[in-house]
Amino acid sequence: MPAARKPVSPLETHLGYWLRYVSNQVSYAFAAKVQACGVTVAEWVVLRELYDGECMPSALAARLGMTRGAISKLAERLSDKDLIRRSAKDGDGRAQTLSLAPGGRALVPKLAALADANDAEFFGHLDHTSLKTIEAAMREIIRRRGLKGVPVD
Amino acid sequence: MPAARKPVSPLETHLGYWLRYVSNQVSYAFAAKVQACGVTVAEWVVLRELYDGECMPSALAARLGMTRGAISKLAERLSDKDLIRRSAKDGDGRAQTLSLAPGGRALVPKLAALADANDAEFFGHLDHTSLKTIEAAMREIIRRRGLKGVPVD
DNA sequence: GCCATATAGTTGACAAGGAAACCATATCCG
DNA sequence: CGGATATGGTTTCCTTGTCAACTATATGGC
Repeated sequence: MPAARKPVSPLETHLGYWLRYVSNQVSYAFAAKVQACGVTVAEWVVLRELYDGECMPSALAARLGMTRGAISKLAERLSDKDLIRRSAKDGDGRAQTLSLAPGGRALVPKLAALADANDAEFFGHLDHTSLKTIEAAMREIIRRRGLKGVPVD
Repeated sequence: MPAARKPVSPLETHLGYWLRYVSNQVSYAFAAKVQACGVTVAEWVVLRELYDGECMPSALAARLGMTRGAISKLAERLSDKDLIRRSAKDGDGRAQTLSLAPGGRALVPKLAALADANDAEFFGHLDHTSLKTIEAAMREIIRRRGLKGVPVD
């Protein structure tokens, strides 16, 4: 990947550069779409994750590759918007359980549709093989680096 | 891309999700590497860009897909660290020119080496076809959406 | 039982970037 | 020439996320 001949490789020789650039664009465009629903991209991710079942904040952090601090603030915001519930877990005085509130549950399908649209907008024109190649590469990269490598906090 | 059968598509069906995840990891890891040199990822990008020649802040913003405000702050920080120079452009009382200071110029090759290493660490194991496919896809996406689409500010 | 340690969640300081308002200078055109 | 408009840069506010310190509860070894 480093341009072997150049003593100082340009930005464009690094795949990380392209990834960051495109990823930012995709997230940015998606943010604009979901804004109408009153949520952010990060909030969508949490909501979608909770849609499949309630979850402890720390587990969520691990799964999403974020710090507990970030999840804590995110949960606070979502709770303020009445999209999720925070309940104390009985049997463990420290832990809590996050679950969707009715409003949040109702929102998820809408947001999912927007996510589909956004993904189609950016990647829809790519041929199937490219798509599969890219997805496989991303999965492989994550797998290689200790599965869902979280910032250690 | 949207999972046709599922009423509510999971996060993992969106390529944007994977991209964001991996991109964050890559940037995060790179940030840790360059920290030893006292700069951030955004600062590296600016330094590398100026390495090829001086440049107006607004031109830089356009090329990097950032707002002028962001560049302004970045330039301020880099100037404080004595890595770049800000000089008034003669002939136009508004404009200025950013250029590398000796310290900054000396730093770029080191940072480039770190960027190479980081890229290799994440993408080095992918086969050549995958790499090319991914890079081509990213370029194509950027091309499709009005070349270097900048947030309008 | 009790102290050491690990784990859950929170909080405050900080970095980064977008949005929009703002100031100064240039340019265009009547 | 002179006012409208465009352009370059800065600044303020806001959001988001990390880090590190902190509190509180659990657990393990002795």
